[in-house]
Amino acid sequence: MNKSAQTRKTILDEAILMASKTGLQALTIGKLSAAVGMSKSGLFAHFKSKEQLQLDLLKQVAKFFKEDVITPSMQVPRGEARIRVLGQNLIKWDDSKFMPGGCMLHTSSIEFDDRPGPVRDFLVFNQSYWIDFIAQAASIAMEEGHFSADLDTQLFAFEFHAILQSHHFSSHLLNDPQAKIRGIRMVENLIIHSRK
Amino acid sequence: MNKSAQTRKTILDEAILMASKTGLQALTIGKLSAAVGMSKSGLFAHFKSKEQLQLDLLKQVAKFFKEDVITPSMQVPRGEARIRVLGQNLIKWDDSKFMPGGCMLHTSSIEFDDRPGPVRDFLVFNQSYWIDFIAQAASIAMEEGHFSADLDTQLFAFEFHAILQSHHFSSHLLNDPQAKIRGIRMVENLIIHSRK
DNA sequence: AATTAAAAAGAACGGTCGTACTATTCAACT
DNA sequence: AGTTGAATAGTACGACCGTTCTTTTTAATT
Repeated sequence: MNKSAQTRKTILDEAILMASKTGLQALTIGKLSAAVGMSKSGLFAHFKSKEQLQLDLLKQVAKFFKEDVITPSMQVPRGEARIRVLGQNLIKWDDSKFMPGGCMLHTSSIEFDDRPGPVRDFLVFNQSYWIDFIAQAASIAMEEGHFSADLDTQLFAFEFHAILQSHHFSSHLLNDPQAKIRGIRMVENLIIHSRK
Repeated sequence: MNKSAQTRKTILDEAILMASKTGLQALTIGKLSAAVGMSKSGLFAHFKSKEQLQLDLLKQVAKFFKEDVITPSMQVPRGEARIRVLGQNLIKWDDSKFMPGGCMLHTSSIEFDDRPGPVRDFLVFNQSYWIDFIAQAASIAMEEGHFSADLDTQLFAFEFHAILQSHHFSSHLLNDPQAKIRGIRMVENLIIHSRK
């Protein structure tokens, strides 16, 4: 790995750590450079603009999301079991230590949902892909005969995604120790109601 | 109404308009004062600090929420009907024209859930009250015999609240024209699954 | 109408922001 | 090992931030 790629990674890791707590807008180049122990201009040169830093940060998070949530689910048997594991990994994901403030794809989506620009565009693309992925997983569960033949897979996807949002709410705003258990139960409820 | 209270209202209305799109942190006194056509210091004098402005803003939103969502539901028959109306009003609320960026109690909750201080404290208090209120409404529906006797009303409350979050996601990030319909269907699904 | 208190404006503050430009240090390749 | 290009640091910029203090204007009360 290049020296450049190396420090880039250091910067992004720290940036994710900070921005997950404060939001993408509140992440400043000054504070970030101080946190990683380098100069403002030195750090800036890696990204050319703050917007690019925000984009690169989100792309890194999305990559981790693929590795931690999406990819592992493909090694689980198709159908209901895969849905269940997706739900469990999703809740683990929102509690990842490298994002102390919770899933940044979620928090940034709300932060930027009324701010047109490349950051919002990326989030729309990424979250749309995620919704479609869940709908597809539900569709597979239908094929396998686990889920009802007349299940609305799109609606399922949004209800599934809502579980992450609810968990984030319980876990990060309310600091509710039952957040995780409740999340798991929501997944289980959704699965039960989707059966034939 | 005082001159003071009058301009205060003008300021807060405009502040809600702006902050619902950009977030509470990005709301600046400079831009706000320009928008309402008065000087920075003149506006500042009304609130004494930016944090107080944020608090007053959220309290105003919470007041509107009570007027638009909570109070009207009390004029609807106890039980399932009331739950249904709560859901419908909640979705209307997230599409209110005076908050173009959607429900600020929701967006601010995510913005501040890892930022200790009075703003976060207020949001925790307010959202906890809201969750309890829904759980109470579900409990009433149990008493009326509409909902199953072994319903977990707390879980119900979080699932109900998740519908607002999902609607916000569909409506504001994805610009999905089906957001409202899907929200209504989620409410209906939740009601059906809560019956005996 | 005169007085008084409140509201708004004006100007200035130290700080931080994102970004540009130039200089220096360091890593990679011949 | 020497050269060269990339990585980092240094400095400065105008813009805006929240806040303070002083002055002027306006509203409320006598």
